[in-house]
Amino acid sequence: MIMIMQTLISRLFDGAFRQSLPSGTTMFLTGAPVREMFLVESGEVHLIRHTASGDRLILHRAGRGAVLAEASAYSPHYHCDAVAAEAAVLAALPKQVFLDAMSADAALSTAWAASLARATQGARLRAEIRSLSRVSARLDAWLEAGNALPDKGRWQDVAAELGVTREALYRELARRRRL
Amino acid sequence: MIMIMQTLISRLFDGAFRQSLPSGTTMFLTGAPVREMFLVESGEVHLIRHTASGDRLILHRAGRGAVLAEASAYSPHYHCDAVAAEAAVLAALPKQVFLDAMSADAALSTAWAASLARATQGARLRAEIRSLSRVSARLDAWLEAGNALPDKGRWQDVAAELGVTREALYRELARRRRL
DNA sequence: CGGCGTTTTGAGAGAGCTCAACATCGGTGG
DNA sequence: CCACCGATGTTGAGCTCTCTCAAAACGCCG
Repeated sequence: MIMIMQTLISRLFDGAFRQSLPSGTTMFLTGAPVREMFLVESGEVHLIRHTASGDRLILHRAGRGAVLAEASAYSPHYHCDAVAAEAAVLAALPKQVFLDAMSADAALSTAWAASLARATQGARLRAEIRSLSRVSARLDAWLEAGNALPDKGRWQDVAAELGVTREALYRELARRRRL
Repeated sequence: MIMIMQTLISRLFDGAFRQSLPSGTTMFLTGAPVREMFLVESGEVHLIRHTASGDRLILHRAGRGAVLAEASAYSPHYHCDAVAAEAAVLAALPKQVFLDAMSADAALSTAWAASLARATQGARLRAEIRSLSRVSARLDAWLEAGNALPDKGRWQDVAAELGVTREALYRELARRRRL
């Protein structure tokens, strides 16, 4: 069911113009006018906001199949920057074409809303997980949410997901290994 | 623009059955079948998930105008509990009626998607803010995002929003007052 | 006046962060 | 084959900040 709906949205971009982004490339910047909607076909794009104190907030790590900056469809300009975290290929559709397609096709619109609803759900859960103060509790909550520890080599990604340093996660994992 | 769109969704619930919830009442529990969609007309309802280690994750503090558990529209059963944090009035619409209305009315569907997109954006930002380790940085990021410190008497709400203890926030505010 | 919730401040403990050193592993090139 | 390199994993030590528990000052309202 989920697969079918996600496919619906991807299909909307089938005839779209494609663009290759070398790693590190900036796709758009905060304040820029929104002209197109982008689908990540491969690679990873980060949506970033910078704070005055110099912190970098990575609002979204958009991977294959994700639509970039969903809210931009309903805003005249971007509220964050988009940078390719690794080489990526994006499909671009004029914003109005995207919106018209949503209006014209109820099934597509439903799929879009469903993916947005799930994204919201996931982001809310992540926010709560990160408000837990102990690494142990964060890991527990994350695992309970249906996530699984990946193979060695990708543990740092988990640390980033949990909002802790890799050392803290490594120590927690070592602690659990001992039991 | 935003007001108009939010009103569209509220209006969908105009003829809906209304339900008063005394504070503390449970509206639904995890795993229960989704039969209706709920709009919060007044009061506040918390969406809660419990972890095995006993932590309570408050996924959403839904206030006036919010649709409860948006993703439930696309799921057969709930993934969290809903409890009235204070006395609330909810409008309930059969799930299928809700979905059919979305499919039939493109403007409504657009408003729904827009509100979901904004919710996602907000939740992602909150998640990032909570991954900052110092209270000072969290407060800065929160203020920069367009939020303002409320009047005395509601500072604890801000502490909850930032995911820190009230004491930590009070101290940070005192620190800033001194400068 | 007497509660009750919020704000304020103190002191100590605990946990994560930071910096640092070192081990491991896979790939590259001599 | 082996040396080298970069990224990941591991562990130690000290610092800093938040959390926790406590106590007290306010402020509002019945």
